Amino acid sequence: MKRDSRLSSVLHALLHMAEHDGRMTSDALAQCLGTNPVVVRRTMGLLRRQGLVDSDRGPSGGWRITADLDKVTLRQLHEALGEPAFFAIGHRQEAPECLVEQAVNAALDDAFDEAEALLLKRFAHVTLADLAKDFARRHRERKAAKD
Amino acid sequence: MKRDSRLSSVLHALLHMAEHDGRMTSDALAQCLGTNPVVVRRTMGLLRRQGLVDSDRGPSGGWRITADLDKVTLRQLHEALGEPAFFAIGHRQEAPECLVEQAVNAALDDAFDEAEALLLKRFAHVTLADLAKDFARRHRERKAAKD
DNA sequence: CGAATCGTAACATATAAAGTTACATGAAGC
DNA sequence: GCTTCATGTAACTTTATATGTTACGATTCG
Repeated sequence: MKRDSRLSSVLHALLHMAEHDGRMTSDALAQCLGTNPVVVRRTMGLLRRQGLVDSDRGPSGGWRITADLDKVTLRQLHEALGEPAFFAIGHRQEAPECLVEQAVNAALDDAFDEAEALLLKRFAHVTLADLAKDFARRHRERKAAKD
Repeated sequence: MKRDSRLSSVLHALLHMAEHDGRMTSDALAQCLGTNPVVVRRTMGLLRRQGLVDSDRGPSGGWRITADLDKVTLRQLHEALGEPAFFAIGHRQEAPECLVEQAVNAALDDAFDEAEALLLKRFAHVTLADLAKDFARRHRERKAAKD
């Protein structure tokens, strides 16, 4: 299965926007991400629906973060993207008649539900500001290594 | 991404084999799973390499569990299948130059690595015998409900 | 008005899981 | 030995889904 990298993408985009004064165009973001401006608009559009960013058209248009970096969590972004499935491993059949398969599903669900709960909990505690801070630290370190 | 359901499949197949005296053919297993005998052979072949099952050709041939149900864990089966990726969510780029993307990857890896460790730990504690027991319980309950 | 920019539908491509076909190989029984 | 039943496996097809691309309309700025 091809993995969904939209969460990674929007984080990347949002951090670039946070480091950047004024609006950034879909084209500029697409270059940062190594992708296509239409893909950027499509994905950022989902964040706009949640009021996390806004966009303007025309010259001097583009995208801007409207939410507080301290308030936006990975979990919110995951939700904004429509809560895509975390797991690449699943059942053969969702609601099987066969008792054997029911037992199998129950065992796998136990494990995956617990892992999902852990992920959601962690996601709820990581903010964009945390990532921005980590980026700044990496930036200082790279600069120090050069000197 | 289409989800990998082979773990679910082999569990289903192994439990049916455990409930069944003698060997089961790929055809019979394929019917239990609602799939194709070639798919069964392909997947069971991976378990054979780990010595969990064996197969015989010819009339009276088929598949048989050789391992102790108490000893075989979900983790072993996951390994036998080649340790397919657990997660349907991933990075855009594996080893990015961009510090922003590095910060993003680090944050996501933290969360996903922890979730993966949890899953592996749980998988190591669940045996085929546990699932067989759960199946037997469901079987009793369904019977009781009928009376 | 013209250029820049987003919005979005429609279509194309890429990747991976699962299914299918075909045929070779080996074992059992007559 | 011949036939039948079974696995072993390569090659191909189908399906699902994420991502990329093209095209064009709508909006805004100067």
